[in-house]
Amino acid sequence: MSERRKQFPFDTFEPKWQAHWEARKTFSVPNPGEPGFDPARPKYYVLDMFPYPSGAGLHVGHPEGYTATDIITRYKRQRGCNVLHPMGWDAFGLPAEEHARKTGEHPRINTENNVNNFRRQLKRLGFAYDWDREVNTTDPDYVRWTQWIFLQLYHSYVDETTGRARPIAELEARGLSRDEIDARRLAYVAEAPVNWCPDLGTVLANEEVEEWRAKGHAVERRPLKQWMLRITAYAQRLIDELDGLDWPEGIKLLQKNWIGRSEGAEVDFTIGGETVTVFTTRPDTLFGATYMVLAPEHPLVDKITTPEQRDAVEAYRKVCAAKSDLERTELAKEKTGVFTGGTATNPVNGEAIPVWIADYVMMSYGTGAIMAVPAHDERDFEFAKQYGIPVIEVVKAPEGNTDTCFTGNGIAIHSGFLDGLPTPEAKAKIITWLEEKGLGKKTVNFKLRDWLFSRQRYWGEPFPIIWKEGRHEAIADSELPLLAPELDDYKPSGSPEPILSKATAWVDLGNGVTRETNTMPQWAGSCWYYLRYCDARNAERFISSEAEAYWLGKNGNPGGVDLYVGGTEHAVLHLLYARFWHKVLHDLGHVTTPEPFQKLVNQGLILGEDGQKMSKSRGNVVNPDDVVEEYGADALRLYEMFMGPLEQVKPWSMKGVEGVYRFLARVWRLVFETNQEGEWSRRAAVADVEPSKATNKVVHATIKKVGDDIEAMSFNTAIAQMMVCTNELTGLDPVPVRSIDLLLRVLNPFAPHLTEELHAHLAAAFPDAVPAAELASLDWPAYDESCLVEDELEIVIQVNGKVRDKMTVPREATKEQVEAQALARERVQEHTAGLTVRKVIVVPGRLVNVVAN
RNA sequence: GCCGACGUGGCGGAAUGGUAGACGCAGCAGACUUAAAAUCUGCUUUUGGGUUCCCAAAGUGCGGGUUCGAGUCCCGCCGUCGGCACCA
Repeated sequence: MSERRKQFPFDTFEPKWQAHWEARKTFSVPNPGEPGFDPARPKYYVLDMFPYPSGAGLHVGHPEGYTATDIITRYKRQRGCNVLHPMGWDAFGLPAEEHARKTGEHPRINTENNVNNFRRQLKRLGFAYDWDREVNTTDPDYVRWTQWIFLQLYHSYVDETTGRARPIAELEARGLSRDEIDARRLAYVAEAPVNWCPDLGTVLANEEVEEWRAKGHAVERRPLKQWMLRITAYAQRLIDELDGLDWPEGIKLLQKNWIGRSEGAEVDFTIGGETVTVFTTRPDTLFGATYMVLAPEHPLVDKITTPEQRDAVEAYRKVCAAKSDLERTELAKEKTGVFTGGTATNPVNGEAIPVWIADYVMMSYGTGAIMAVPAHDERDFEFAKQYGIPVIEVVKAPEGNTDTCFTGNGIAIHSGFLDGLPTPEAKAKIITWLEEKGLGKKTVNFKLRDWLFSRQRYWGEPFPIIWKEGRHEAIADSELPLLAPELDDYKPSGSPEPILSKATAWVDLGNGVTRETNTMPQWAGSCWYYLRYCDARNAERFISSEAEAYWLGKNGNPGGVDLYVGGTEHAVLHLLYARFWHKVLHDLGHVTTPEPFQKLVNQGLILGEDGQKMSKSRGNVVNPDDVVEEYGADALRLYEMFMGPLEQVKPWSMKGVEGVYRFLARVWRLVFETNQEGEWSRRAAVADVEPSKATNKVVHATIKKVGDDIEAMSFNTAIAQMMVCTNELTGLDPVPVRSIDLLLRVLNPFAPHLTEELHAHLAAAFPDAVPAAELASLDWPAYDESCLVEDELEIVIQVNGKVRDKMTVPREATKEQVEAQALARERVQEHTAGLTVRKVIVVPGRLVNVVAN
């Protein structure tokens, strides 16, 4: 294919303009106080989710979102904004470490190579990034501030009365003990079960377990000391404060469901002399509780188990302990459990009910204990059937209910003082009753767990923490960044001990003082990179307050970044984690807004030509480098946008790329023609003539539609309109140079190289008609409303809703005139012959519908 | 199972409740050419009828409804994709 002659010389002018922008720093934007900063212009912050620079390089999914934000960037600049549009690298991660493990080479080297390749690929696409603000999460200068933010969390707690983070120093001033303080830090240490994979010599994140197990590696559960971040303290705010954000409703819902708020009550049961608290969302069904279940790990299990049951209970607990949460749910086709021998007393009626342990109850949610109401809970019902436990109906289902186990709202029955009450009232009444008797209270629970923040890897940020006499302690800010030591090799240690523990000289600080050897997860760097871009080279602070206030500051919205574009795969975790960090920084006075991202757009996945997900094994991966080679960067950009709506999943098509390539070639040929030798020269037809009314109409309609469509991020329809405009101009001779230039100006954000090149030629040839300045520095053109209005309008005439005729009427024709004219039409007469006209609907400027029967 | 998104030509897709199929791909025909490619012009939802162009009927996953008028709004299904999955 590459021997085929190029339809326009993109291979020479694309690199030329890229070099021009780079040399001139066209898209660098100064901060307040810096030379060239224009405070009169409004700010606009456009952010891409920064990539992990993998060894495979860019794939065509990357430029989808990047082109969309690039168009917005160039458009907003032309609209007079100071636009911040940066790029960087989420460069910590397991693949670089795996590579280091195999080669013995420091992961930094491989990471740097990959970053260089990604940067080269992105620059080839002509994106308007401010490369002066590039960040890399693995740079010591960046790591320093990631660690600093971690220490902010470490040195903070959440004040329960205000729900805000406060400095830990306040607790010290109040004289709390070290243990009490440590128990309240936002970053704390806990014993947590981890997924240890002996073959890989590493601990895996929950979401990685399945993948490696499928490849035949064993993954075990092991309790290990872990750093946790107290995100649960922000659960309610993370739900509530979604309200002010311009995010897709589906994504908000995803986050809400992930956080999983549920209202209910805690109720105290007694077992012998012990009190066991259960959590339930249906306290109104308390009279229907026929047994109780404790999680197998529940601390009271030992105490209440009778000697006869002890062996069975112990055996069951052992089986459960070996299973991960995943297995526990995955293998749960049938419910299992063991009777403990103990009985609990139902506080509401004094009845004794048996106490079981079962792994369908989890220690990590609620209180790790439930009251089981098999009549009104599917799981309890299933379990009760399995073990022959009685079912007592306490909620009368509405008429017509056929479920054997009714879980909806109804009327309370067999429930003493609750009888006759609808479910919501019954809930309220029983809660009041429980609270009065001191037997329970209203409670809210969240599914969200605290964030397990430590990894046992090398290629991540070390914790800025040392251990003294069994206690953790922060190192001083002045010692940051704390970098991981060089290792002789990056092979696993063979135990769940972090790899860094092999660096004994680094770990051992003498006098029994040692360094923390865990590292932070990849999420850490991506939690705050959007902040660093605002002030990427600041050596004194993670972001200056001036830069923060300007780029992320209040414009009446809670979110700082004006537009954030990225894939749905980050809909929950990344966005939740970043929001959490941002709120902590906000509480502590480091950032002005409560939310990081005001508007979020998720670009849809691009599939292979076969309609399948792109993957190496399927052999359907499209490499952007190849596309640029053959069709140019503008064609790739344009095709990515022309495929369909940005948010939609859509398959790649090389034929489609050729289509937009042909379109760009048509635009080129508006200005240039070629001779036998393949040399390009300006067409004689291009002239500074007055455009016709029809030409003006198309051109100005295009300016209007493209502007509107960019604002709505409906790029595919904007391109369609520019194709219409080009088709119109193609047929003209002479072709008005001013019209061509207007087309170039609206096409510029989409195809910046081609348009700059043509514009430069036209400006040189027609200095009186075409502005000399390059398009990147020209304002977005205004459209002339008067060009859009027609003197005559085409009106569709329907009879009984079916189109039967069309006519043209003067623009100023009245409804009555239009109606009369329509009724007089021959075709209307034919179709209403023998019928009586009952009604005539006239939609001004559009249609007439004659209703007759 | 629960939650969410989406179903329109051969394909990607367009359509403030007002001409369904813009624009592009693929296909067909013509022009240019010794020829091909490229380019340019035209046609292209289906079916039926007259035949350079027009007429009629059907048509936006399926079945109902609201409306003068529904791809669009409402109700009930079916299908595809994504997320969650014993969270009491």
